Formats: sequence, structure tokens, C-alpha cells
Amino acid sequence: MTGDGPRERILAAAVRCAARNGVQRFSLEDVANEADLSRATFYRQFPGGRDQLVQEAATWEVARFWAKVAEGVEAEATLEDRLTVGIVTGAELIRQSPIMANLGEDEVAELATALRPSEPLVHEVIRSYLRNLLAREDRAGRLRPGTDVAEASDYLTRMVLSVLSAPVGRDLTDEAAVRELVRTQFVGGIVTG
Amino acid sequence: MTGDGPRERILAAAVRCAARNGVQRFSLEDVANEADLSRATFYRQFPGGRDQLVQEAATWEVARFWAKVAEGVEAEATLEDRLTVGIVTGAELIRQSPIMANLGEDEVAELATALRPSEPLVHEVIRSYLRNLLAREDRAGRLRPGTDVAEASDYLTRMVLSVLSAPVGRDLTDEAAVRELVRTQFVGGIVTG
Amino acid sequence: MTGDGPRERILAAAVRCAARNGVQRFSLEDVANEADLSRATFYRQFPGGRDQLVQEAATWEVARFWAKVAEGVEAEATLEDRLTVGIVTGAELIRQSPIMANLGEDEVAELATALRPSEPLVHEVIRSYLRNLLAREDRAGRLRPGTDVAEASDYLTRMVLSVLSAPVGRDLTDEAAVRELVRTQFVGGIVTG
Amino acid sequence: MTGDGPRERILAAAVRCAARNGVQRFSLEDVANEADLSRATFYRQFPGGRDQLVQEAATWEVARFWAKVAEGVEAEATLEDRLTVGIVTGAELIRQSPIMANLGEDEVAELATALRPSEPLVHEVIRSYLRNLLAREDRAGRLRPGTDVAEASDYLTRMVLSVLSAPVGRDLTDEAAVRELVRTQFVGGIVTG
DNA sequence: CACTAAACGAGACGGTACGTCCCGTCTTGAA
DNA sequence: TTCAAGACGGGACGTACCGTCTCGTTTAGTG
Repeated sequence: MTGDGPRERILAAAVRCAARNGVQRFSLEDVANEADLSRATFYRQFPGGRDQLVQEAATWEVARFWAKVAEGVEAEATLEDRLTVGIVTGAELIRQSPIMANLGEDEVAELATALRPSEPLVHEVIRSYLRNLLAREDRAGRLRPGTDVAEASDYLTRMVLSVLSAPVGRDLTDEAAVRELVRTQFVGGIVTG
Repeated sequence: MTGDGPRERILAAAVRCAARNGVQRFSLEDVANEADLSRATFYRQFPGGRDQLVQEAATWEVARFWAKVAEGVEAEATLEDRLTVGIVTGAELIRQSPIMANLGEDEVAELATALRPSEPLVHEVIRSYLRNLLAREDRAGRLRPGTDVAEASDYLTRMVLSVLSAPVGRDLTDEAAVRELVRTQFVGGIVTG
Repeated sequence: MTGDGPRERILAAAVRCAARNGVQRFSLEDVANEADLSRATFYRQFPGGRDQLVQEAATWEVARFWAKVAEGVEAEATLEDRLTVGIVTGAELIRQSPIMANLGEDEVAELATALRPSEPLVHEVIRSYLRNLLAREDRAGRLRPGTDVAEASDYLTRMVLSVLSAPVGRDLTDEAAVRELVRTQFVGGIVTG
Repeated sequence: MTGDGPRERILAAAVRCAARNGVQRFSLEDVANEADLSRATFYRQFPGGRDQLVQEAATWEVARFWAKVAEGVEAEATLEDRLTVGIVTGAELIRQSPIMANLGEDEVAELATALRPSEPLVHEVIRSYLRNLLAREDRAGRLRPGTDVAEASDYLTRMVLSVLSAPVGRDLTDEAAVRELVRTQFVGGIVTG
């Protein structure tokens, strides 16, 4: 885990430090210690200093998050299954994330901030992914006639991201409830059956 | 504008400083100068220091944002009109916001972070507002039969917030395009007509 | 004790605060609280502010110190007795002083500093006092012939002050030892015996 | 003069600042500027902060004072000469000291306070120095029979320090008068001749 | 195998900002 | 009018980081 070269070591260390102290609180000293290298070496890897680190660490962690979600969804067959399992898996990952644990509302927000720049990218990736799924469903004749795949994928992307980032009242760990939500609200107007 | 008592003066000054230097960059010295009072007085008003200031200034600015949107929407008659005008107005406010101007992607993210804690609250407020609108439409018999007002308001809230916070490819200043989006994607399955 | 008018109350409070926190450490807030009056009133009594307070409190406390020594010495008959008892009494007062208690070497020094300005005055008072004593001894024919009373009083003053302010190795609470010191070193060349 | 390493530079700067503004008045900012380094570096050299600085600067300056006196006295042959020249030299140094110049009575006192902790040490050093001188005189057969060298050195130390720190009425720049004082009051009962 | 060059650890430094504390001044309100 | 209560500007303090720099030292690659 720590043998992945200095950059990965630093990114992982930064995520651990952020999990402990909050995003705005950790010091580069901490990160360097956690990554078992000197502050000088850190600046050689990240000439942009702290800003660059936070930025890259956030996108790196986001990528890992979605990679795990994708992995958890791989085996599912239908669109409904993938959405349902994806949301539940994602919610669980967020809940278990060491960053989320023992962190106040503020800290969560701080982290979320760093995540923002990668949001358009994420949006694009998820939408592209869902577009492929929809196209497959379309070829299988399971989409309602007249469904615009591009619009539908955008719509699904927004709903998934919205629900994951702000569950508001919903319990996303309850798979049955999530499935119901997905069926009625997400794919109701899209998929036949 | 500056005669609103020390708290308001400080909050407004903080927003101006954030607009100039970015959220993480402005110093309390700057804010104090901008608000024409001493740093000591600032700490008397905000014992929580910088964190408290950022937090309160963000929610204060968010409240002003939505107040303006609400004001801009007041005169509109139908749900579709309100949504359309609200989105266009909000997008325009965001675009014109001095905070968004000449700010890198990073800076925007930093500010967004501070906005996050108020997001559940915002979600709730918007949803409640839309629920009232939908109920009115329902009483007027303009909703499709079988529409669940609670679900529909949650859904609309998510779409509005999602589109405003991440327009992705859409040009939200184009009212016709927004109206088309609202009609087909937002209220298509809800409102008759 | 606290009904002696605002000035005395403040001076006494200042001495108590200095005893607790050290001379440089106590705040005017503390002194005002201790004296049961407001900081505003303090500034009416001591327009010179903190400096004036420290100065006056120091000289006030020094005056009290020497008054007590004088009182303790009153009953003694001979010069040797008065010097001996005076030194022992003074040393005891210094030792018991709340200012000296639980104070580091530094704190003692801080207080001593404030005492310095009054030193020439003290010197003069002690010398004048001793000169009178010596003159009495002279009239009684107990001085060595050729003794210059002025020079002798200056000399005794210096030795007394030096020993009290810097006992170095001597135990000033041991009356016998002090008496021996006084006899051999202080009055040996002056008084016949 | 300023190439002696950071500590010496800081100490010298502190003495200069104290000479200008008084001991309690100078700020660490001033000292850092005067020493041509940053406040941060100052705190790296003196983790004890201002207290440690004042303490060390005072003892450092005291050491320099006595070193100069010792140097000025080196060439003198007899005890009487050394005491006389030492007192005159010391008085001159004090008079010329930038710290003493244009300083109120108060400021002198403040500085004296910081000097106090080193007083026992000074006492010891001077006494030891004088003890050696007396022992030499003793070996040369110039001491009165029955003279206790230890007692005599303590006595001389007290007189020298007392006269230097509180000349009271005496003009210590008048070498003849000082010599007369030394002969009659200091060494009169000790040295033969 | 020796030698050079790049990477690294360690640490000092200037600078900036923070949060705290206190002083001296001023205003306001109550006795 | 006098005083208590308290806000304010100003300034210093001690702390914590950041970003830069300079040293030796270690490691790796090359002749």
C-alpha cells in the first residue's frame, strides 16, 4: 500500500490526515510524516504546494470512490439493479469513509468543497456510463418508445448524484426502499415493464 | 448598506473580500479593514473566529441569493413559469456574482464548501416552497392523476438544485432552452397540458 | 481594610495581585475587581495608568515595610540591638511577604525593580535614622574617638541595605549569627565596647 | 559586531532597543528588526519569549560591564588602586551607558529589575575576585594582623556594589574623592600603611 | 569499480496569519 | 454629577504553518 511511489504515498497520507483532522486542518508536516518522507520531497512532487495536494488528493479519492461503486455494480444485470446497487454501495462507502466518521458537519463540508472541481468531470463520466447502459437497454427494446437516451442519461445522472450527495430524508442503506425509489422516480418513465 | 450594525457590516465585508481574494485567501485583517472596524471587535462579534465567519457569511449570502430568486419569481403565474424564471434568474445571479468572477475553478470550489452545511436547509426550503406550488396546481386540477405531491416536490427540488449547481453543457441564460428543459424533463410527467 | 478610600483600596489590591501573579503579570482588570471598583474609576485615581500604579504601589509597600521594621525596633535600647533586631525583623517580613511566597527568582526580581526608584529615598531615610542613633550614642560617649558620624551612618546604611537585599550565604533569621555579624562587621570599628 | 551568530545579534539588539525605548517598552518586532532577522527566528533562539530575552540580555550586559571594569583595573598594582580605579571606571561606564542616558528614573528601575536575578552571581564573582586580591596582599604581609580574608572580601564586595548602585551624594567621577573614600572607609581597617 | 548526478532528509529562515490578551479611551445608562 | 458597565481601536504576544532555501548524505546510473 505504501510502496506505490511517492505520489501515491502522499495522496493516501493526505486522505488519512484529512480523515483525522479535517481538510483545512491538517498540516503538510503531518502529511509528510504520514507518508514517511520529508517536506522537501513533498514540494518536489507537488510544486503547487498545499493547493495542488488538496486538489489532487480529492480527485484521486473521488476516482477511488467511483471505481469501487463500478466494481460493486459490475455483476448486476438490469439498469434498475445497477442503479439500486450503485446507490446503496455508494451510500455505504460514504458512511464507512474514515473521512465521514467523527467529523462535524463543517468538516464534511470542507471536504465536499475540495471535491467540487471534479464534479463536472464526475458528471460527465457517470452520464457517459449511464448512456451506454441505456443504449444497451434500448437495443434490447426495453426503453419506452420516444425516450431520448441523451436526455435520460443526463436526468439519471442528476438524480443519482443528488440522492447520494443529499439523501435528505431517505435511508440509502435500505435496499428495498432505494429500489422502490429507483423504480418509481428514476426509471419509471424510461424503462418498460 | 454599512449602517446595519457590526455583524452585517462584517458579513458583507467578508463576502466582498471573498469575492476579491478567494475564500481561503482573505485575511481577517482585510475583512476588518473592509468593515471599518478593528480585528479585536471582529473577535468580539465572532468568538468562533475565522470558521464562524466563513460559515455565517456563506449561509447569509445563500439566503440573499434565494431571496432574490424568490423575488424574481413572485410575479410568475404557473409552475412552469416559476421554475423557468427561477432557474434563469439564479443562473444570472451566479454568473454576475462578484464571487464567481475572476475566480479559478479552485476558488469556486472553496466557496462551495462553505455553502455545503446549509445545503440540507436549502433543500428543505426549496422543497417546501415547491410543495406549496404543486398543491396549488393540484387543487386547480392541473396535475396528472396519481401524482404524489411529496415525491414530485422532492424530485423537482433535486433537478433545480442539480441544474443550477452543475449546468454541465446547458446554457441557463437561454430562457427558451431552459423552458424546454423544464417542460420536458421537470414537469413533463407531472403537469397536464 | 477596604474602607480606606479608593486610592488605598487600589494600592492594596495591586499589592495582592502582584503577590499572586507577579508584578508584570497582573492586569488592571484584576486590580479593579480586587478593589471592587471599575477600571474607569481606577483611571480617575491614577491618570498615569499602569506605570503610576506600579510606582505608587511599590513605594507604598516599601513604606509599610520600613514602618514595620521601625516599629519592631522601637523598644530596643542600643545601636547594636536595633541593627540586629531590625535586620532579623526585616528578613522575616521579606520571607513572610505574600509577594515573596510561591514566586520564582524572576518574580522577585520584577518586584525589586519597581522598588528601585524609591531606593535613594530609602537610603536617605535609613541614613538619617541611623545618624540620629549614632549622635545619641556619641552624646553618651559610646563612640570611638575620631568617628565621623556622617560617614559612619552612610556606611551602616549601605551594609544594612546590602545584607537585607542580598543575604548571599547568610541566614538572617538566626539572630545570634546576625548579632555576631553586626558586632564584628557593622559597629566593630565604631562603637566602643 | 553583528556577525557573532544570531544569539549575540539578538542580545545586542535588545540592549540597543532597551537603551532607546526602555526595558518594558521595546517590542520584539523592534528587536528582530534591529537584529536583522524575523520574529520567528527570534522565537527559535529564545523559546522562552520575551522573558528569556530580557533575562539573558540583562545578564549578558552585566557580564560585559564587569568585563570592562576588570580590564580597566588590570594594570593597577595595589588593592586600593584597583578599588579606586574600578569604582571610577564602573561609574563612568554606567554614566555613559546608552541605557542610562535619556531614561527616566522609572526606566532605570525596570532595567535594574531584570538585573536582579544575576545579582547573587555578581556578588559571588566580585567577592571571589576580591578574595584573591586580599590573599595576595596577605601573602605580601600588607594586611592587618587578625584580618579574616573571607569576611573582608564580603564586606568590600558589599561596599563596592552599594556605592556603584547608589552613589547617593557622592561624585564617583572624582577619582581623588573616591580614593579618599576607599582609603578611609573601605580598606582602612584592613590594609596596613 | 570508481565517479558523478540526481534525489533525499534535515532543518533554518522570512513571512503571514491566527487567536489571545491587555491597555487607554470613550460612550451610555443608572443612581 | 459621579460612577459602573462595557464597547472599541490599537498593539503586542506567542503559535502555527507555509514556501523557500541550503546543506550533507544516500542512492543510482555511467564510464
